[in-house]
Amino acid sequence: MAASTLSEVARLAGVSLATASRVLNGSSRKPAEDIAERVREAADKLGYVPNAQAQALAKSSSGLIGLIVHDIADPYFSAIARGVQEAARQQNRMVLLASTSGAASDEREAVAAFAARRADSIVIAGSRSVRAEDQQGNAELAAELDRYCRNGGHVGVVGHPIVGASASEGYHVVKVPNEELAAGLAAELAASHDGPFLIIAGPEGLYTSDDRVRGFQRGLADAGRTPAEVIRTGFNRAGGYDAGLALAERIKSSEERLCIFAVNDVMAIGVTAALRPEGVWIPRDATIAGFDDIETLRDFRPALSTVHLPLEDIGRLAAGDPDTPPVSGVVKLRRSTETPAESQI
Amino acid sequence: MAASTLSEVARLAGVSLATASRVLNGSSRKPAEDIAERVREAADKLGYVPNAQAQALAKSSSGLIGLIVHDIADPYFSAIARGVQEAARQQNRMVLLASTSGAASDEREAVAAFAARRADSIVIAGSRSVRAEDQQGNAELAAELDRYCRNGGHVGVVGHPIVGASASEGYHVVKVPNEELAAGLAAELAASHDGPFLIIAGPEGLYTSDDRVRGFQRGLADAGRTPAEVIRTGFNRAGGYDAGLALAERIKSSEERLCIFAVNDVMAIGVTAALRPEGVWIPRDATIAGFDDIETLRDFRPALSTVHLPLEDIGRLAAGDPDTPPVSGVVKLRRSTETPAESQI
DNA sequence: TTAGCGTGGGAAAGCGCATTCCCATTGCAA
DNA sequence: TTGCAATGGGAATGCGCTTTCCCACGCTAA
Repeated sequence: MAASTLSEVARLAGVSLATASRVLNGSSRKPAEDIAERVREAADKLGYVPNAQAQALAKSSSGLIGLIVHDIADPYFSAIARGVQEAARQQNRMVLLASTSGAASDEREAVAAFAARRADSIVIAGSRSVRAEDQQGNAELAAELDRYCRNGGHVGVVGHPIVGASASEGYHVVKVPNEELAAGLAAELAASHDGPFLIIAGPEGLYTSDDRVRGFQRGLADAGRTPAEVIRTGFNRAGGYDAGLALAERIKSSEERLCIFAVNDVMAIGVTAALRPEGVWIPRDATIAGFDDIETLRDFRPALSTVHLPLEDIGRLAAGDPDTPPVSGVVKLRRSTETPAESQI
Repeated sequence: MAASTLSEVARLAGVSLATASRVLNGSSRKPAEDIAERVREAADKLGYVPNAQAQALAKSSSGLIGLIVHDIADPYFSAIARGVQEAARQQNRMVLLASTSGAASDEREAVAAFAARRADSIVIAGSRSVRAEDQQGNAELAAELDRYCRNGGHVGVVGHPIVGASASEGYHVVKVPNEELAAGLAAELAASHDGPFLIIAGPEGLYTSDDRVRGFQRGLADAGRTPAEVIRTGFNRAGGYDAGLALAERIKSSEERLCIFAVNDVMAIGVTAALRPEGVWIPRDATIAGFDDIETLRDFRPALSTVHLPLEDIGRLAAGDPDTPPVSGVVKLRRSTETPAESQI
């Protein structure tokens, strides 16, 4: 990656390095127009492209914003990524991407790499966990982030604060009202469903999942219903699929119509996919709701009841866009949780 | 973003800058173990994080790989992004992201920004276009890329060469056999469908769309069928939806069963979504096939016939991973194109 | 014993740029 | 006409690091 340098431009234009720099790279001092023109001409002729690395080094600010997600191909994360990307664009920065599959040690590495590149800020999406096996990883991640913050970095976390993070400066948590929204969902579902409820959740210790479970149970309790049974499985489509398989027989042999709450949309889709070949129809034989309102999944049939989350805004907020409204979700009841009478329509 | 520097570490360890560098940042010369240990200790105590910008400047290689997509939230692109990300990880690089909505001028800007950051290589995904209105934008993009290549950059293009690119060095096109695969799809569909065909395509001039249209028509011709009518619309879900709306009446009033080929999956989903409320059932009243085999859409019902594309591999290839097998797609006939007799099953 | 060699640490020269400080020039008021 | 401020270009320094070159040292072979 060799390219022509500023000093070459300066020489060709017959001016000093300083003047060339002032003309080409936005300084507060504006050289005279005729000189500026000469410099621009020279730059153009040489195809000069400023070296951002060198600029960053010289003024110690890189214009980079790091984004850490579990999996960029997951629609949940890619929606957030879009928001971050937009915010970055507005701030005239570029986004550095890291996918980690959710492993805390990978996240730590990513943070270190971002720190090495002197990213101005880091956005961490993806659920935090308090599981015992993640404890050490979490601690190391927290330490790395703290160091980054102490050195002047900003970090935006989606959902929950990093477990064990202690530096107060620079942290910025985008709170997602998972619990409240899940409670709201439960309330609305309870209003039109008489049978039992069942929750298909992610592994215990995953904040996002736990919050949604807790909220849903609270919503049920507030509606005077008995708590739902909770099944733990993977926090993705495969997890939902497995749970669906395990559930099929039970649904078919039961008298009562079950209302299933899968803690996110892709899990709900997995459940549905597993149930369908078993002859279990939604919403006839059971109803199901998800969470997130993933865009790509909106054309599914039966349309999935869920909680809409402004994922793009969340990304924007985490990236520090001040103009974005605070996070507020909305319960969306759709076909997948209609009662039999309604679904005749 | 201030942090402790190498010279601080060196001073604390009581060695020279050179030695500290050799110990900490992988040089071919390995200082003695006792000295190395002292340096590592000092680095640890200071929380030293090497400044990648400075390293890049010093050895003129940034370890960055730039990725340009239309929209990172589009599952097609996010799947490719995952592949690129993985390849980057293997090569010990980081990926810089840019979303451009497909505008050539934005792409040019992105290339310039990547060049400024001295990215080692650039991956550019998203369909090329030869439409007249894009001509100037394309030319500028090509010029920018040529310059980047001449300066030693590598660029991986997904699908078609950049229109007007002339530098031969450094370009690397990941060919996607759109035409052949579309022909294959047409052949297989023609084998079980007697009625007319219709193609819902993107705007004229979009390579990917045009290739698929051409291939499909060729496949039909080879099967002795008359060419399909082609409807032009947006290359996304909304485009498909619009086309579906426009088509509904016609399908309902026609005697013959229509087989629709939407040139990508999300368009096919859009068509289906528009048709459904109109009472047009797939595959009863019409059949439909897409292209890409987007993962998130696989659970749709009726299951969408499509052509599977190894998007992740495509991303990996474009990012220059030598171990990835060449691109080869597979026609996937599923429920959405079953003939009535079959669909009784 | 000494010339010759390999080993390994250090000094210093950049990498490409921003920026501070300095100086020459100009314009104006006194 | 002289003095001063204001204007604007240039030299030089440093951002944090890699790498080349140099040199001191200890070793072996003659």
